[in-house]
Order: sequence, then structure tokens, then C-alpha cells
Amino acid sequence: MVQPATNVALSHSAHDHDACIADALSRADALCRQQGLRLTAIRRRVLELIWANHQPTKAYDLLAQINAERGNAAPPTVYRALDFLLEAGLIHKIESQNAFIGCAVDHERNQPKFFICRTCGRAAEIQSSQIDDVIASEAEEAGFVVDHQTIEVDGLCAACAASTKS
Amino acid sequence: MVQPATNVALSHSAHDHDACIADALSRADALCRQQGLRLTAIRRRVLELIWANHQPTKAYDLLAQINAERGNAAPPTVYRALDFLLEAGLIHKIESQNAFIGCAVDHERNQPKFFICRTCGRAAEIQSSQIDDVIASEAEEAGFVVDHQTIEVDGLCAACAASTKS
DNA sequence: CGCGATGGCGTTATCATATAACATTAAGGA
DNA sequence: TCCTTAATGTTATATGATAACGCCATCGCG
Repeated sequence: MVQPATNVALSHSAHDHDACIADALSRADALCRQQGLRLTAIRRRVLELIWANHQPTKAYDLLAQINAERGNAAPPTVYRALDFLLEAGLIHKIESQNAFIGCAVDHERNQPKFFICRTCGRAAEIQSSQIDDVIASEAEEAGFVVDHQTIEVDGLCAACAASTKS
Repeated sequence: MVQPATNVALSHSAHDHDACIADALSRADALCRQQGLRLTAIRRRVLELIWANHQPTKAYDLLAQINAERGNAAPPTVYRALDFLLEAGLIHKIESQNAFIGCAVDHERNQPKFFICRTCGRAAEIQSSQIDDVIASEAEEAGFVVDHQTIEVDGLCAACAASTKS
């Protein structure tokens, strides 16, 4: 399930992809410096690959990409990096796909949530706190203490819906 | 990861567990009859085991339970039954656990959503349409066409929160 | 500066989750 | 009855994740 290399080129809204990756990395550098975390070479490279793929990316695809450049990584290498990045809040796991994606959002008052397009495969992280509010009030009512949320909405993104419609 | 046999006994709110299973099965029978679906012996047994376990249940645990009684099932046997039951809407998959749980709810106007207790392991399916409404309006705004939702809220259920508090 | 503790990584093995592919059997309609 | 189709059996394998152990780099401390 390696993503075709052309996916980046298929980007719906043209954006400066290199800059977007660089930006994510510099945010990661800053966050780790600030928190006393060590963004080692492998961790940084895994994060970079995730951003470069621009889609939810599977652990074994990352492993293959790492091995293409260094040739000697085993699954724990990648999973440990992923665990670190998850812990640091730099990436999220898309549970419905067993895949990982860079975090694009500030989560001080929001839990991660995604709109995932079944056609182009992109996962857009959305920031609405409305959803969190409603869940919080439902939970309150049930006496349930919320710890973590998994919210993944599958469907068709605007661009893909438009090009399907014709 | 086989669940201990005592879990059923640990049920928070005492309820007639046998009746609850029987009820689920008769609803399944009715639905399949009505829709022209075949609830075969294996499919029915898998559904029954899922209800009997009373918690999100893993495919390989079901396989072990099946094999304990018939001794000759391989993974596809269970996965095919699960696929059928998912398709029919008789069970849901808890993505964050790779586990399956009986559907307790009418989904005409709701997508499945769960409160999952990290202490007792129970997953309560909740029926609020508020959450769906908010997601629908967020999606609308983004031009995203919703197909399916995965909503899993982890935390502490009321009973476990109470007994932890002390 | 050197030393020791800790955390990160390499390596091997294995467990856990899920599906492909093809053979066989059972159910239901013509 | 026979034929078609759907369901199941069976074998093999793909895919996702972790356990366990040893080595080595980094960093705080004397």
C-alpha cells in the first residue's frame, strides 16, 4: 500500500509543499526544544516523511522509505519514532486506516478530528470546538469522564465531490 | 487478549444478560428475514458470542471460542461472519481496539458512536443525534459529503469514575 | 575530563490482525 | 432433478505491532 509518487502532484489546492514540510519541522524543533524532548535524526526524518507523503501514511511504508535511504531499519525503529511523535502530539494516528498523519492544529482546547476523503485519500484535520462541546455535554449527562476522542469522518472532499458530480 | 470469564459477573447494572442476548438475536432474525439475508449458523453464533462477551470482542477471541466448540475454524470463517454482520448493521467495529460489538441502536438518523471505559472495558453505544447534527453542519460548511463516521470517546464510565474517586 | 546512568537505537524473534485464492459443499430456483 | 450461486473449508500469506535483549551515544555530575 505504498502511495504512488504522483500524489503530491495531484494536490488539489496548489500550495508550497516544501514550505509546508519545512514549517512543520521547524514547529516540531521549537516544541521539542521548549519541552526538553529530543527530536533525533530518525524521529525527525519519520516526521518529515509523514509530512512529505501528505496523506495518512502506514508504518511499513515509512519503514520502506527509511530503508530505501539507509537500508537497515526494522519495524521497532519506525514504531518507536511514531510513539514518540504521537506522545509529543506532533502526529496523530488515523485509527480507521492504521495510518499516521502530521498534526496541523493547536490542541489546547480541541481533540483531533478528521474529514477523510475516500477518493483522494487526504485527511483534513478540522479544528471546530463545537464537536468537542457537544461531546462534552453528552458525556457530562452520562457521567462519563472523557480522556481521549477518536473522530474520523469518511466521505468525499469538496474537490472530489465536484469532479465526480459532472 | 481473551477476556476473563468473570467479566459478565462484574456487570455494573445487573441486567438479565440471557434475555439481552436472546433479544439481540431475535432482532437479528427479524431483520434478516425482512431483508432476505441469511443468518446462517456460524453468523448467528458469532453474533451470539459477541453479545455474550458483553464487551468489544476481538476476532481471534471469537475464533478461539468457536474452535473450543467445533475445533475446525480458521480466521476467514470468523472474518466472513463479521463482514456479514457489519454489512447488515448488526455489529460495529471499534476501530481503536480492532474489536467488534453488537449494535444496540436504531441508525436511521444516527451514525454509531461509543463511550468506551478504559477501566471496565465496556463500550456504550450512544444515540444522540446532536453530535451528528454538528458534524453534518461542519461538513456542510467544508463542502464535505459525509459517508461514514467513526466516533469513539475513551475515558471513565460513571460507575468506574465513582469507584475510583473514593 | 572521565565516569556512570539513562535513553535511544539495532537486532532477532514473535505475536496479532486480516485477506487472497482456490476447493468443496449447501441452498434455492428453473 | 440439476444448475447456479452463495457459503464455508483450507492453506498460505500479507500486514500491523511489540517483546526482549544488548550496545552505544548523550548528558549530568563529581
